[in-house]
Amino acid sequence: MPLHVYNTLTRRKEEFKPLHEGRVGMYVCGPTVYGHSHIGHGKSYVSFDIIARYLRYLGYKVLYVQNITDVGHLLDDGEDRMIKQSKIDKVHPMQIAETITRSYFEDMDALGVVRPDISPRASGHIIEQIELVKELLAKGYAYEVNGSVYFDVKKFSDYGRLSGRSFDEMITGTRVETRSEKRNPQDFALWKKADPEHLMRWPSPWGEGFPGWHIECSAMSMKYLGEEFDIHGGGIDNQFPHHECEIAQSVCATGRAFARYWIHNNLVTVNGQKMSKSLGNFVTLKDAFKKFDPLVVRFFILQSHYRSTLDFSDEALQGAKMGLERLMNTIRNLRFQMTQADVKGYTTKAAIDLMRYKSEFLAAMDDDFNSPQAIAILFELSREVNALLNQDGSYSAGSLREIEALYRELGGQILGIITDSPRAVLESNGKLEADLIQLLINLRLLARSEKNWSLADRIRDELKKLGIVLEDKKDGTTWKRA
RNA sequence: GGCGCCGUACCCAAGUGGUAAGGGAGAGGUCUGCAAAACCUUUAUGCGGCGGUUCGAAUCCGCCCGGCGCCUCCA
Repeated sequence: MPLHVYNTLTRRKEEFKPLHEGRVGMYVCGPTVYGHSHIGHGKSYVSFDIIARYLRYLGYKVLYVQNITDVGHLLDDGEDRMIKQSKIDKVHPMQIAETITRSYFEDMDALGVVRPDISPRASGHIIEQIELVKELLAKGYAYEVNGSVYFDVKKFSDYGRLSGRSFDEMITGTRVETRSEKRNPQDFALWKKADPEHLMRWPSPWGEGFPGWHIECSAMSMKYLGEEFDIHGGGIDNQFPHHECEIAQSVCATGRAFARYWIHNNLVTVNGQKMSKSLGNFVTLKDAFKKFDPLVVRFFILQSHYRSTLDFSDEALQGAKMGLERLMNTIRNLRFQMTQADVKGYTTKAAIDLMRYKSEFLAAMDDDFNSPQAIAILFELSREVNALLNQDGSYSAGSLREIEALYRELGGQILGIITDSPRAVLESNGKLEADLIQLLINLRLLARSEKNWSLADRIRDELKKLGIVLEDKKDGTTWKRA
């Protein structure tokens, strides 16, 4: 079955066909860099990471662009988020942007998110944004008032298609504007005049000002991906108005279709309520990482579908931790047995139908990136592998290597939850450490052979205090970090 | 008020017409010096409720109850 993706534009799963054979252009709305990322950001960018990874796995050459919003994202009161934070911290807004951008990448790296190919900053693309606004003015889709430029929503009949609302519907819900300089309340700013005290400002044909929030995504996506490209992603909460506005601006400026597939990920909830910065019920990734390994967080996220909400709780995270542990145990044992089988020269083929697991896994991913389903397949495989490893020598080293390679391909390359190369687990903190632990294991083995249980247990207990857990197996003793 | 989504076991969570995946937690067993890990068995005659369509529905339709999202900044 070919890859199918759910397209918000059509509200259906559609077969994915890129604009240009073998290549995919993908744009995802990135963070506004005024505060540390929370679990919700984690879910969003892990979700799109999986999408990018999977497209690449399928052989597409993916160009993944994700913006960094460092200007123009206003609050209710009309204040720029960046500037507000800079006043709180008493530093220049660009310093906030720099600090938080670094923090963002730090967190994403920890989560195993492959970095976008291009991370354009809004403030670095003021010229492109001005050009786009000029184009919209020239074509009559926008109008200038008092040094600000607005998009005339009435000029674009498709406005509301993405979010499924009509012009009239939008009128009823729109709050009263403090500035009534707009022709219609639905009109949105392309360029805003800067008040005298406004810190982030640039010269423009309409005087000193700053770009509207939506225009950056249109300008930067089209700059790097072309006027029409394959995938535009973002949080479902940005469907309206942000993405609706992007479409309006872009389509009107170029006369072309802009993004073909719109992919929206769902939100993280806490006690059933949306987790967001403005509600203040958010858990930052940095805090979460203090309690749980970033990979556990990633695994937790991938255990639900990207279009479903995911309810966050310590209990749920703990469950995910145990689950991932189970998967890692299998792989650890598999890798250990690979070395043993080499030594013992086992030659029997393992009787596991790897192709079946692989095709079931890929079928799940082909169905709108169903990672929870794919993970379930991995667990089923693990059960069979564990059973196999419990049998003495009913496999060859080569067949174990095939199994291990499949884990790396599906769980590693695609899902990014299995990270170590075959031997790295045993040498993760340096060869010397591993050798010392092995030495203690050998001494303990000696004690055990003399039935000196108290000494054997003491070695194990002392190591456990240091965070090293020993497990006695038929073929020897393995260790892992607690 | 408008638009939309969701409600699956103690918890998390797949499943959009064919007779309930997976993980965690719990119970029993096997293995083991013990422990850990692993394996086996077990835990929803039922998928918010009530009707309807169908040979057949968690899945489609209607109504009701409960929760959430967007409509205003948010991934």
